[in-house]
Amino acid sequence: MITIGKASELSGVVIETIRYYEREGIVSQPDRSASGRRIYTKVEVDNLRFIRRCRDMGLPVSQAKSLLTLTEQQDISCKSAQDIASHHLKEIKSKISELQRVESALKKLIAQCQSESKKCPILDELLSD
Amino acid sequence: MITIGKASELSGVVIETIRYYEREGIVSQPDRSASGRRIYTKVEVDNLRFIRRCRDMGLPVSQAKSLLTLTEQQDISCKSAQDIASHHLKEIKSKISELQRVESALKKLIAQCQSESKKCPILDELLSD
DNA sequence: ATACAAGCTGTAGTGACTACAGGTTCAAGG
DNA sequence: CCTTGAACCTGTAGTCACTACAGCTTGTAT
Repeated sequence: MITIGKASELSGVVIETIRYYEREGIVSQPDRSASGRRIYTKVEVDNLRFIRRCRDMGLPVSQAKSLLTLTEQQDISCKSAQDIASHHLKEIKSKISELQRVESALKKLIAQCQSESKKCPILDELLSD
Repeated sequence: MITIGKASELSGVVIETIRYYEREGIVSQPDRSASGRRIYTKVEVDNLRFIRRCRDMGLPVSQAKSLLTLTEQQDISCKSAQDIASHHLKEIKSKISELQRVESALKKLIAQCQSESKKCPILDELLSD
């Protein structure tokens, strides 16, 4: 019998987050015991793990849900999943480039700042018109 | 006379965001005209630009504010600014590494997905135990 | 029986915005 | 002067993805 605590452990998703995902319809509601406790199936735990993996990769929850829906279709095509993954890969690459620009700018700023100067080049540059 | 719209234009910070920064105490409140409209000085516009630049670099608002406070000190030391910048540089580097890991994982997933297969390797891997 | 852990729902908060609603003031044009 | 539309105001609520209670019930171990 898989209670929510166990599902959390097995899937890696925080209990509160599991409830949130159910509330938002990201995953389906599990059956309940007579006392109202959630009882998860193995598939439901797998689904939670799926969402977590998508989130770990930086996919928005809405897209993670879309991908999960694809897994539930009998006659699934790889194409949709590939499209989503490829598009997201582009976004990751773009984000890496942006962060590399920030990295360069910070390195430059820090290099300018070599002494206990009264006039700080970092602050001056951020303030400049 | 610099109204909020002009301040927004000159600083690159959205009007609503300017109001938010003032509300949160990130920047000081400007003087007002007799009718209650905000009147910004050049320094106040510079400060807004400063915050925007920090935000663009990924610094949390609280840290941007700390840096701004440093600029307002008469006898400022470069050390604090350098500490903040160096620490943030580490975080940026860490974030880049993480994204590069995600990038590799996505590339691998996509490479597995080479046909209109009924069984999608991407989805399977995300679902695997 | 008792005590504590695990579970429940509902609500509110986080960080950094963002978007109204409903109102006032200003500036330009007729 | 009047009208109109833009710009401004405050207060509130919403976004995204959680996260943390409060106050209550149930289950388990001793």
